[in-house]
Order: sequence, then structure tokens, then C-alpha cells
Amino acid sequence: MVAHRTIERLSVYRRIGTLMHGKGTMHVFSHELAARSGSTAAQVRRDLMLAGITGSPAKGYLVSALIARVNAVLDHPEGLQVALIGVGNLGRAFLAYFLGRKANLNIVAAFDADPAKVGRVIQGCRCLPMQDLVPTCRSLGVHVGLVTVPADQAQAVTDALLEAGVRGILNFAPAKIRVPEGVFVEHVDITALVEKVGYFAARQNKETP
Amino acid sequence: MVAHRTIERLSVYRRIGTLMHGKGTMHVFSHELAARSGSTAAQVRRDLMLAGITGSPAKGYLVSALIARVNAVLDHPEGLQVALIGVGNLGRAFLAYFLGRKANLNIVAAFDADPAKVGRVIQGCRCLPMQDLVPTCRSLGVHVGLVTVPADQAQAVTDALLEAGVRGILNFAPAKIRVPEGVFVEHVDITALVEKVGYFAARQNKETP
DNA sequence: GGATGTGAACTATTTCACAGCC
DNA sequence: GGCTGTGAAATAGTTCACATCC
Repeated sequence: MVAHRTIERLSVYRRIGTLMHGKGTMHVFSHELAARSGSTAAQVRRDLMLAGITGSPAKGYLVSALIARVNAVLDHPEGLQVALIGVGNLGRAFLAYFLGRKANLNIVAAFDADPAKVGRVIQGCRCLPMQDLVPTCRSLGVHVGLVTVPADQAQAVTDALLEAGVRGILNFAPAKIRVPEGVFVEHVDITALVEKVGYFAARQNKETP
Repeated sequence: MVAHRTIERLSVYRRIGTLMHGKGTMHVFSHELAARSGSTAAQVRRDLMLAGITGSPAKGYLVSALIARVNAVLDHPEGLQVALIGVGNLGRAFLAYFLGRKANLNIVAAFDADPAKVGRVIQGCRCLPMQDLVPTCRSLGVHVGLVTVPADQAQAVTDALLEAGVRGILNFAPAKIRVPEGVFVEHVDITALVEKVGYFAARQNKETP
């Protein structure tokens, strides 16, 4: 079990590594990964160490080995099956973003309560009605739910995902969702983030460090 | 200067407080805020203490005083002016979400490079061309930039925002952006978050704690 | 000389636990 | 009895610093 922050950064290192690999770069130093990921060289070395990735002082880390090892740590053997619930603007943004991007992370189903959206193919993904959520997610073996519905529907959607056996939820609704022990929830609160940026934008370097 | 995490949670407590206030609730206990925000009672008390919010053992915290004090800590006197750059699906989602929601947090301008979008009013906000970014943001006194453009445009947009005097950026592009000392950047990396949820969804309670 | 790998130190954040109050 | 306010302890996360290697 690797630490939360390290897992997020490994995903970033892999993206950078994949980009470099596509350009034919074979090796990378920790300070290069740090510069491209917004981290520090010491942090990168620590993260790679925790993931069991090893390099050499002469050439740094082998890009292909880095990618392979992050794959082994992060990826599910059969790929990560993701369901999207709520095909509003935010949901469509994620559909467009993940569509055909990466073989190991697939949005395999999209759901919406709006009858006008159900049945239509949006960003290449057919929009299904809410009552199909439990059977469809169960039969597709969905691991993660992306919740992009309004706040008042978040708990109902969560309960359905739980019933379908989903054990991880990324929640963009501005509402707390209740889940049983053992289910992992990540909550992205846009308002809180904007207000945080506003707060620290005003105060950077204005007070004693 | 209050800690990062505390600032985010204060925003959440205020949203909950505002909701309760609207329903006529006068007082709230730390364990109630904890249950509604996904935190713990001790964490809530610590956060409120750090913000200078004080309650009584008998009645808990006065909701109106909590809101007023969070306002004083988080808000800019003239309101937080936010610019949105990139009116794709993600940008439209934020426009729709923030439109008329809260007097103290306004998206005051939206920009896009696509000539087909420029000039149109999208979600109640007129879309302006990129070359207007610097003068418009400067004259409106924009504090925070919401970057929702593709990765390859993120740095150019950032540089323009910096030139316009913006000191805080919320970046949704999957790319690291360089800013000078004193500018606050929050990077939301959707891919990393989905992969993190996938990782911990599979591993919750499967390994020794 | 400049890199990795990593124990140790440091900083940030959360939780415990309890005195004091109603 | 249950709650607030808060030192103190515990935990999580980051950075330092240096032995070691190429």
C-alpha cells in the first residue's frame, strides 16, 4: 500500500514518461521529472523508490521500466472500468477527455436521469437510463464511479453504485456522500478550490513565512 | 495565514452553514458539521478555532456568526473576480455552476481561442477573444484564473494571466505550468484522481492497516 | 562531478484526551 | 452528561544530507 500523494504523482510520472517515450527518449533524471511534474528531485526519487523503480547515477531512470513498473502498481489487470453518472457539461467534458485516450482506463457506461439524453450517443458513449445503472455496472464489472450529478442526486446515485458493487467513487457533486467502510471516496469540491486559490492568491508573500 | 486544508474546509462549513441558515437553524454542534462535511468533530473544532470562531458547550456554534467569520477570513472585500479561459465542456460546466450562485465569487469574463465561440453568450457570459485577455482582466481586477484549455495551450494562457496581474490559478489542464514566486497554483489532475480512486478502490481493507 | 537511494530530520496535519463550562 | 477549546501525542508527508556509484 503506497501513500495517497505518491499514487497521484506516479500517475503523473507515467504520463510524462509516456510522452518522452513517444519522442524516443530512453532515460530520465529525477530532476527532469521534477521540473516537468512540479515536484522536487528528492520527492521524485522517494516516490520511485516506494514504487520499486530503480535507476542508475549515470543515466537516471529507464523510461520504459518506469512506465512498466507504474503500470504494475497502478493498473488493474483487466483495465479500469469507469462509469459516468450525470451527462451534463461536466460529464461530457470527462467523456470527451477520456474517450479513446488510454486503453487501461475506459468509461464503459454513462447514465443520466434526463429522458431527453437517454438513448443518445454523447461523445461516443451511449447514455443509459438510471434504472439500468445497477445491472449494467454489475455485469460490466465497473470499479469506479464518476459522479457528476447535482448535489441533491448524489446520495441516490452513490447508493446505486454501491449496490452494483462499485468500491471507488470520484465525487464532483457539492455534497458529502455516505459510504460503508472499505469504499474509497475522493471528493473534488470546485467551490472550495476556487475560494482557496482566491485566499492564497491574495496572501502569497504578504505575511511572514 | 491559515493552513491549506483548513481553508478548504472552512469553505465547506460555510456552504453547510448557509444551507442551515436558510432553513432557520440557529446553532450547530461540531459533530453535526463533521457529519455533513465528511470530517471529524475534533477537526471541525480545530478548524473553527484557527479561524477565530467560537461556540458554547450548551448550544454549539451560532450559524450566523460562523458564516460571518468565514466571510471575513476567506472573502475579498470587493468580491473575488474570476476569469475563465477555455469555453469547452469543462469551462461551460463551471460557467453554469457559478452563474448567479454567490455574490462574492463571480466569473466576470470568459475567453476562448475558437473564433466560432468568440462573441457568443454562453451560459450567460460573453465569450471574448484571447487577445482581450490581458487588458480585460487587468481592467476588471481579476484575482483568479480558471484554466480549462488543452494541455498545449496552458502555459501561453498562464503567461497572459500573469501579465494581467493574476496571482492565483486553478489549472485543470493536464500540464504543469510555470509561474514566478508568489503566484499560487492549484492543479487538479483528473486522470491522476481517477487512477488514485481505482488504486484505493481495489485495495481498501485488503492489506494490513 | 553529478546522480541515485535512503536514514534521519523536519514540517504539516490529524487525532487524542481532558480541563472547564453549561 | 455532553460539548467546547486546546495542549500534547500521533501520524502523514516532505526535505535534507550524505554514503555510494558511475
